[in-house]
Amino acid sequence: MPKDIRLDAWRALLTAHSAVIDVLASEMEQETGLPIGWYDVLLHLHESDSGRLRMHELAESVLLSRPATTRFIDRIQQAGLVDRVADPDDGRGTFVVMTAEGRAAFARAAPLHLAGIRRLFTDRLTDGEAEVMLEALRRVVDGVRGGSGPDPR
Amino acid sequence: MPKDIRLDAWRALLTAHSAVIDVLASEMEQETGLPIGWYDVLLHLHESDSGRLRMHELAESVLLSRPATTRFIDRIQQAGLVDRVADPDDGRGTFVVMTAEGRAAFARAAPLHLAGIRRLFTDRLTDGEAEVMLEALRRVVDGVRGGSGPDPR
DNA sequence: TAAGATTGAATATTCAATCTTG
DNA sequence: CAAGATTGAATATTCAATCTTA
Repeated sequence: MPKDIRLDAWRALLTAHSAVIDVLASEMEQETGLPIGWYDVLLHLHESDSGRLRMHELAESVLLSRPATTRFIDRIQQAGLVDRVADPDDGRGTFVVMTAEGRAAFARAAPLHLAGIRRLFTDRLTDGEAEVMLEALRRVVDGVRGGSGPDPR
Repeated sequence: MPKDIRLDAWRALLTAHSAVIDVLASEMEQETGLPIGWYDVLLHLHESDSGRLRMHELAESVLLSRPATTRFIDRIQQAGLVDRVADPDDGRGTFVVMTAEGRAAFARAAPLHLAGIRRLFTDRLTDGEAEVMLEALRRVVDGVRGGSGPDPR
């Protein structure tokens, strides 16, 4: 019986995360020409209810500072995949939205990306394992955000 | 029964990873003044059998390109935490080793870091959950490495 | 005054090229 | 010529300061 199997689980999470992400990123770049970060922006826009996100929301989603996000979006806009739209209700705010070209690029890339996740990750798990992982990891996230969530079991 | 619980597990892994890492990084910086990347270098050196690592091994561990690693180590060396040592057996190679000051910094930081992992992650898991996660994630990593994925970097 | 977004200056990272040794 | 490490030039990211609007 290993001494600290829970710490081993943490390290396995780190290893699996970087191993899978690395491959997904290079496949995305290789097969669609889209940097994974650009895809990530399109994905978040796609999943937002209104199809648009504020600059600072996007910054949080893509894990960049606000200035970096401003310039990141500059480049993606230059490439024609997104546009900036002023918020009519708040003169300070700027929305980012996908262009038709952006939606097309996303539609091309998404199936590839999902296939990668399936091949590298989900196909290796049983439903039971996934259920256990999901519940445990949700507890972890709730704990981090809430400061101190429920203890296990 | 959710339709794609295994995909949900993947997304939970992404979320948990970034949530926990974020807090660990800012706690490390806050409480020890050590950037998390520096700690990571010291950790890998600490865990290596011979107490030393080649430049390119370190590059792989810390997920940076080789040139970036060269400059990264420049800064940590400047700060006095590591040294460069020529490989006696291969004139092209350079080893990185911890200085006494580096070992002291690591000794101060490690307990804090481990406490953070425990509080944010391992304390939220049961041993049973950890065991399931560990086994499943190892299978994922083995699949990525052994599978048909291209080599990263 | 504060919040949202941007800009300027300093620092870091990357790709390509170079230097040295095997 | 190939492998390990480093350097130069271009690009990206950060922190602090600025500008605009609430």
